[in-house]
Amino acid sequence: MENPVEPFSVRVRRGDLMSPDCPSREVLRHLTSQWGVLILIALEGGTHRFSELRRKVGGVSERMLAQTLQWLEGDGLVDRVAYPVVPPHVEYSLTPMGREAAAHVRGLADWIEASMPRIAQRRGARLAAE
Amino acid sequence: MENPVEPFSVRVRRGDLMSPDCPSREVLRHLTSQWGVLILIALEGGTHRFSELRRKVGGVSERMLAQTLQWLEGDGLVDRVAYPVVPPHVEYSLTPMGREAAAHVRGLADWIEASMPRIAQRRGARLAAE
DNA sequence: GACCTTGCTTACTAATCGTAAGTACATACA
DNA sequence: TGTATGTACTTACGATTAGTAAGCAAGGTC
Repeated sequence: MENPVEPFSVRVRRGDLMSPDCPSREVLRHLTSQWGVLILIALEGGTHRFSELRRKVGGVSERMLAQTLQWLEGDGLVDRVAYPVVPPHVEYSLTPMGREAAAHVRGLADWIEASMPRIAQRRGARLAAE
Repeated sequence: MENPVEPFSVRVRRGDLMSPDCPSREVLRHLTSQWGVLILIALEGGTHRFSELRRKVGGVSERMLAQTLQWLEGDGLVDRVAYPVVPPHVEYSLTPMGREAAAHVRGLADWIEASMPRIAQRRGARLAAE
């Protein structure tokens, strides 16, 4: 029986995360990046300004916040609206597509938070066994 | 009205991803790491040997595959069984907890793959607008 | 005896990340 | 008048991390 491998073009158009050259890899890196996940979750709570996000997402630097927001905006997940005033005022929110993505990452995040006791227990057991 | 902030101990026990010192942050980094996601998805298809995973997860190096598997094993998501033969034979599989986590990340991965046409279109539009 | 295999580990190098500082301009306060 | 503060970034630089390539043990194949 032959291996039913689809042509490269089909795999890439639909997105095939297992092949290293597929552009979906980049999107995956963006929205599963350390800060991408947390930013999407924060924005699920509604529109935020840059500094509000910085305060909400504990530990993120301005550099990484700006960069990650640019990634997510470039992927069409985040909407950026800048008001030309001084001091600057910029509002970030999720696009409809971003809301879909955020729901998935929040599902994962909720699972981690809820499962932390179990995971911590496992880790403790491993350390104690050494 | 006061801000109803829960005590640190409570947040940490249950896991609070928004606070930078919570151990859940580390678990998040492990299983949303570039290779963590793909390895969990690959292992959803059943037990795999090291080199099988290396072939299935396109582009992963031996170094990162080994390291990521150790992270996931340490978090109790992956089970490792080594047979003391030569050449070595090691089998990796998901623990029950790992299967739960894998279902979430696959949900996200499926969404990305299915949404790639939409995302690519957005990106094309942005590039064309410059 | 040279070479292949598996599942790693160990150097070394390239990319990425975090920290700190700089930017423009307005407002608050002394 | 002068200093300090706030916003939303960008830039330089040191530190961490990821990727590349090689090495290893010990057996089987040609």
